[in-house]
Amino acid sequence: MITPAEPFQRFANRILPANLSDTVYFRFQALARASRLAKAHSLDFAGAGQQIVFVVDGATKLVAHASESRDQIVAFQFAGEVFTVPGPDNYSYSVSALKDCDILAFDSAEFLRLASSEAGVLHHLLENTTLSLRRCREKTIALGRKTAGERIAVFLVGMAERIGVEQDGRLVLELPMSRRDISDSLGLTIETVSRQLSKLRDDGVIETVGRSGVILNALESLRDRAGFLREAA
Amino acid sequence: MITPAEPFQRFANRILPANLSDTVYFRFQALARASRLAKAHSLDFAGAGQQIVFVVDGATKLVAHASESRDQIVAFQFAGEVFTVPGPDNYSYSVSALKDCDILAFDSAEFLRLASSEAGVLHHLLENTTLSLRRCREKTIALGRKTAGERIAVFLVGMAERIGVEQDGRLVLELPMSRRDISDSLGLTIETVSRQLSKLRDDGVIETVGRSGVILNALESLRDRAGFLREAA
DNA sequence: CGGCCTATTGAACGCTATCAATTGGAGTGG
DNA sequence: CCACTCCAATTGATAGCGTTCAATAGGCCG
Repeated sequence: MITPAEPFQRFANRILPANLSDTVYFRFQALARASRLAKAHSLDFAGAGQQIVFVVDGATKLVAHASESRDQIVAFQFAGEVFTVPGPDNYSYSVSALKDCDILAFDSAEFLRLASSEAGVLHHLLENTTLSLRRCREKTIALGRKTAGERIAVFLVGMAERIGVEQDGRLVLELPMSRRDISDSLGLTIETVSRQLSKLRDDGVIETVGRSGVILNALESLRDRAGFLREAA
Repeated sequence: MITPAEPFQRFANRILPANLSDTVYFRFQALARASRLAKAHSLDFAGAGQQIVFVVDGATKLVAHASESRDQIVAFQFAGEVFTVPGPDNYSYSVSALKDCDILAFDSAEFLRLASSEAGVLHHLLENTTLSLRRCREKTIALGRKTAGERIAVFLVGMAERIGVEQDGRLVLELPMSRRDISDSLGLTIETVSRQLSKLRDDGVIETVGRSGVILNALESLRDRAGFLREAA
């Protein structure tokens, strides 16, 4: 495996403190395992323990395999994000590319051993983990207490915040994931996802462009449909 | 508010490194807000930001309020556990006592400012947060891809690991939460929870003792019913 | 023992899954 | 550039699981 210099630099810029000594910097680099992951290909850490993964470029999904043909997408990740892949427990986890990706993976135990005296690194990691936890909890709420229509609205609003592009005053999404991915993320079937999107289109809330393009005409209406807590007072 | 000396000591034993200087120790103590929380009472952090909470004694639930009468329990906590309460976002969160509790709460921002150069503290916190994340992801899988029967089995197995007591070779649970709590945690209704428990009782997998006692006669059978990934070679 | 509230049990409805057929987008080769 | 192919996505019809509504039973506390 090649020494991943440039990808690692990107990782270091985001996660490692600027004042880190060269020695420690290179130790972290020595732990990094870089991979180029083509669209639809996946990284399987079965056998290995918990991993820390950095998405240098592209977009990924973290998939939990509950049983044959019953997958749950735990989270999506986009370029520049760091996340933790659990070691196998009651389920097995894998990371798949939604489009061609550059990935940096670290064995979590090794990484933490090296970082154990680097408060700056730990602090960044903690913030990232807390953000993941917050997102996971919001997903829990959606899966536990929301209808299909609400879940789709939540999904679109969330994607708008993360990868939405403003164009002519409207918010445009270029979704890297398929309908199957969306359904596996929201605990629904592709058919239900499709039906709900059609409904939103019929209601004029969104427009669809090809398979992956979505234009949000009425973000406020989407928020209303998401079943979020009303901002009282 | 009284200075919480003894509860804080318990927190320190678990989270703060042993070699912490007295100065820093007392600074952390100054941040701690202790409360005695009677059963069914709740701590509301509305207005405040993210919190870090330590359960000195008792058991709690972290509840997200999606809308009126639509609550989702995000996680249960037992004595000795630390967890993060999100600041309000799309939902509002509160912590409720399942039984009489002693609680220690910290404002997360203040806590992290103080801990930012204490690698040992950050490391503990990171490990706790990662564990919470793992549990939350497992819950996501359950809510997204499992039937009512499977969710109940997952719940019982999980509780067995956390608060199960071996007695005469059988695992005995004394559940501190009501059926409503269980249903709010699993994204079901109390009726469905009740029906599934009755089914397990009819099948001889569990026995119930009063409202809160559950005896697990066949943990293996429960595991099978939980829909976990088969340990394939 | 009596009252209250939680839990259980039953019947009917509704949302989403499932099964099945059709449409259409994107890539390929002529 | 267009026709062809393949597979994702859409749309329709039906079935099933869990919810909802309603009534009864039972644990727990005074």
